[in-house]
Amino acid sequence: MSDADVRVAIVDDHEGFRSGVRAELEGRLQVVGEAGGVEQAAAMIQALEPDVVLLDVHMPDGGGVEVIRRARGRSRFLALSVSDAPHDVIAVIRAGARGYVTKSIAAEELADAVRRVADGDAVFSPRLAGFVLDAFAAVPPTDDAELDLLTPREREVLQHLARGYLYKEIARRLGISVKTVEAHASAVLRKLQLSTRHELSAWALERRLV
Amino acid sequence: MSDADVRVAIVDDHEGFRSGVRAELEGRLQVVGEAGGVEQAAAMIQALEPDVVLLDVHMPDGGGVEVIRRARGRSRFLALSVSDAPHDVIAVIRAGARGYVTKSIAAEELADAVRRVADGDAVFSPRLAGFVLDAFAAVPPTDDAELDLLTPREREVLQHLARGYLYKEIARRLGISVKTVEAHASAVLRKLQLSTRHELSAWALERRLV
DNA sequence: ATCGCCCTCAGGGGAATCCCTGATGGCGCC
DNA sequence: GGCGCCATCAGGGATTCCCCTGAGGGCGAT
Repeated sequence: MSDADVRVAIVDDHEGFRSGVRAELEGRLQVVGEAGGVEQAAAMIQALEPDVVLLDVHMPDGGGVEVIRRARGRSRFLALSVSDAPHDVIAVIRAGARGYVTKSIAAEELADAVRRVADGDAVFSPRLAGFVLDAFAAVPPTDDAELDLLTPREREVLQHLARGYLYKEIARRLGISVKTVEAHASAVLRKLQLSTRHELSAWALERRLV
Repeated sequence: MSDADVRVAIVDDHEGFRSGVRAELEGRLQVVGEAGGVEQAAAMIQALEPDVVLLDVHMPDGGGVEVIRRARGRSRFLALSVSDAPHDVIAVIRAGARGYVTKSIAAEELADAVRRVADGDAVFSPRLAGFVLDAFAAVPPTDDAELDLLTPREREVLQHLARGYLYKEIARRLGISVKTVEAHASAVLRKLQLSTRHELSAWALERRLV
């Protein structure tokens, strides 16, 4: 995508700020639209389908997250905020933004960030990227404490149980009788202190065992 | 943390590569250790507690993910790999790495990346960061297409079903009879074109409805 | 006010699940 | 050789799950 072709829209509840950003980007990129609230933003994005939407995180009627949630189009989103609080960053990224820059950014850097987002890259300050990773990799270390109680065969049955197979099917897949599957399943439930295979499913899914 | 104080260790199964990286970093940073396999790496990290561990993603006996999993210390990890395949990047980040760079990186850039990771920042090429975001924000657009078919009450029952509660318990929690729960459950399965509540659990989990 | 949708509940039945007792054979360990 | 653990299987019973038909009341829309 050549630079001049990048079509960008600006969403912020402050008219003045929008003008400022527009002035900074004009000449560098093609500013095709503005919006001052969630409703207008959704409509504008729907209609114009800009390549990139510059999005304020904090707005009276819901903020950037709400805008992203509503506008399911082909536009990409770049959050632009005064805040660099982890919570804000995570929330807007979770919603689907492809980058996050603070409003103190220089004009040329901002234009460059927009181009990169338009290109499919993600744009982050290293510090902010760290926040995202903290949230992303926050998978509990899978305390094997309980899982170690299980015998190899029981773990195997556990896998199948968690995937939702019938006892009958598990028996066929493992080449054993249904009664044996029952025995293993019973042992698994007992050792993990669960009552039903449904709880087991939830348990296993939580632990990413499937 | 001043530059010269950053203590870094190198883990790679190729002796020659380790030497090369060590040579590149010597003078810029303090290389305190090396390891050629998962076992040695775990022991080395435990003993030396380097600030940053440069980690090869692909190794015969498990790879970088295994190293990170075992070494629960205060060291930070920076993945260093020839591969920039999304799967590899995601896996090692999930495990807890704070950055990912390809082996083609220049010496000074590598040293800089290490320093930044030591500082708590995350280091990524924009392209790789995009992969991480794709996986992270992979909140499937929650295509309400099917979910909209459900009535409010049915959605409520769906929540409980996905969590593995017995019909009896759902009935108690919602203050209705088991028969009514059955009716709702049946409607949910029919509308979502699923057969069992196990499939439903998987379906709901995929959509982050729990 | 009739129609449609939602929520509620019942009876009944076939299949699956869960638990219990009890049994056999293999394998490692002292 | 015993002893323990594991994997295998059986019978039987209680419960749960899923589906079917049927039905009443509430509530909004045409």
